Amino acid sequence: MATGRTHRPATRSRGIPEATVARLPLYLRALTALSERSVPTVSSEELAAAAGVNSAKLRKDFSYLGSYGTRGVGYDVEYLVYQISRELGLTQDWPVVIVGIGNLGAALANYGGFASRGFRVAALIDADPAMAGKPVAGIPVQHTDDLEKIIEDNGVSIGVIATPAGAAQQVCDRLVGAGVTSILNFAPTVLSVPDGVDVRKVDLSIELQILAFHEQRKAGEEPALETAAGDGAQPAAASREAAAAAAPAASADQGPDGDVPAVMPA
Amino acid sequence: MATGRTHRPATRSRGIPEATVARLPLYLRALTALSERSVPTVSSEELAAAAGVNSAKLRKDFSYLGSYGTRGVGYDVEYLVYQISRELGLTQDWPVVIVGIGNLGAALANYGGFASRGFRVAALIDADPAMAGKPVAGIPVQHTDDLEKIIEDNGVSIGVIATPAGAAQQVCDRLVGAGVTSILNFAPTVLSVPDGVDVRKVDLSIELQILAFHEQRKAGEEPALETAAGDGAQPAAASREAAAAAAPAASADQGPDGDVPAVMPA
DNA sequence: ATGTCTTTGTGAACGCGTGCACAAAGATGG
DNA sequence: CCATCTTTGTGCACGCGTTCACAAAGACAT
Repeated sequence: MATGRTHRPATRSRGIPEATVARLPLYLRALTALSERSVPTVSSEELAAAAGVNSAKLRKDFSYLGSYGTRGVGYDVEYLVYQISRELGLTQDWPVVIVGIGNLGAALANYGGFASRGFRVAALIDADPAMAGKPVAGIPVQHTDDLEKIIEDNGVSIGVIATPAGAAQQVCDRLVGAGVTSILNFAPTVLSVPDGVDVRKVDLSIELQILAFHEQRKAGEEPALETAAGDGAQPAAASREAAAAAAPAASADQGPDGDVPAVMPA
Repeated sequence: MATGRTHRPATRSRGIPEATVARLPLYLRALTALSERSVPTVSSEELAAAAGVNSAKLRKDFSYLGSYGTRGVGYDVEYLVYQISRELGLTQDWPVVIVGIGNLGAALANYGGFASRGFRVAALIDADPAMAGKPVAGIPVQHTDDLEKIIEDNGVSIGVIATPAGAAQQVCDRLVGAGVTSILNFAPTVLSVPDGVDVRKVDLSIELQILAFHEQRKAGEEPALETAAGDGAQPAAASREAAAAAAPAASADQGPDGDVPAVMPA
């Protein structure tokens, strides 16, 4: 759902469906909250409500992990927290590098949710020499030149790309070349990676556009202000030119920053 | 997939599948890039490669929109850009408010991808009185007290929440109360919203955890360092206690900031 | 020990999304 | 005007994910 490569063998890793894996962190968060309130056990119904999912789905998800849980009682919170953490690989420490320390990169560096879940920001990397040495979130920024050495020295296998779109593929290649096998990409680009490397993408602009689509539908169909161009299905040359002439004025390519990413290039 | 409410009627809005809607922005981005290079037409094969998807999938996606495209030739880039933009509702201007101007909120405010795609940051809102009036990305931050008035005055229907987790639900309620019907949530919480309100969630921590899962699998199964606790399926009381005793020391609740969000509370 | 009551775990049905493979459509050249 | 060639649009099959509904399992009271 968020891969860079065209074909992915539907990575059903070990019998645990991908959709289930994506929900485990959700359950873990809800369970952690319960744990902090010293709640000993939860029923699937309660936990599902807290996680915002269907209870049957939750039970089936857990069934892939094993038969934890006691009929008539529910699930032991602490035990389940441990099992999910272990399944997700959160019982070990994952050093992470963030490349591109603009606004977004800095926000990520300051993100508390990383450290509290087994992730550790091992290094911050930026291409701007002026940023080198400057501390962000208590960690000094290092220059891109040292990227490979940083990766290897720290045994980093997870990289976060928060650079402008133009630099993302190049950074990605260097990360992969240095041994990184999992990438979280915030740059609005499709990354090409060799097999065996996982890419997940977070695209703010896309999320907003999806919301806009539903918003437009909610607003109803009657406010069809632009009745000019082809709403039908006749792609005649005439209507095309009309559309092409009418569209750009609206919002398409109004500036040279068509694909500027979430961070300042630095 | 990213809703806050438990039950959603699988919002297949108008015959256009949700999965297709989620890919339209991807196609739009690729098409915009082609448009800037003044490429007149593309084949489904080329465009699919640029967007990182299967060409058959792309053709089927477009078939939901109508029969744009010419057999033997391909798709007219400008025409398609317009059609997709219109379908996504990007031909109109969407005023957006961002609530919670911490690191992440500031990054979002500076995000160029918004303005270039029909979105306009109408206002920045923060609960910290000290931030009021201070300009971020050229826009003065306003105080939460005026939230309702800001929403109504600007006719805002899309809100972005970048506050700490603790404040998210409250902010959400006020946004919805003021008329917002689409929310992009960056706070690590499950939001409860009434029917008719769309919520999409972006959770950095969850993405990383999913990567960690696959990373752990790639590393193989042999490094099973913790051979102590239940790998089998016998949830006996004894093994539970052992697990519960061993786990918390690892990484679960090591601090009181279990769910700190992506921004400083301000 | 037995019965009742709660909650899990899962078999089975259904619907959505994906990808193949091909016929229809149109462009292009002779 | 006809033949050929490219590329679209889609019927079809398959697999994954979701949900229902219920039997099995265990807690708890008597």
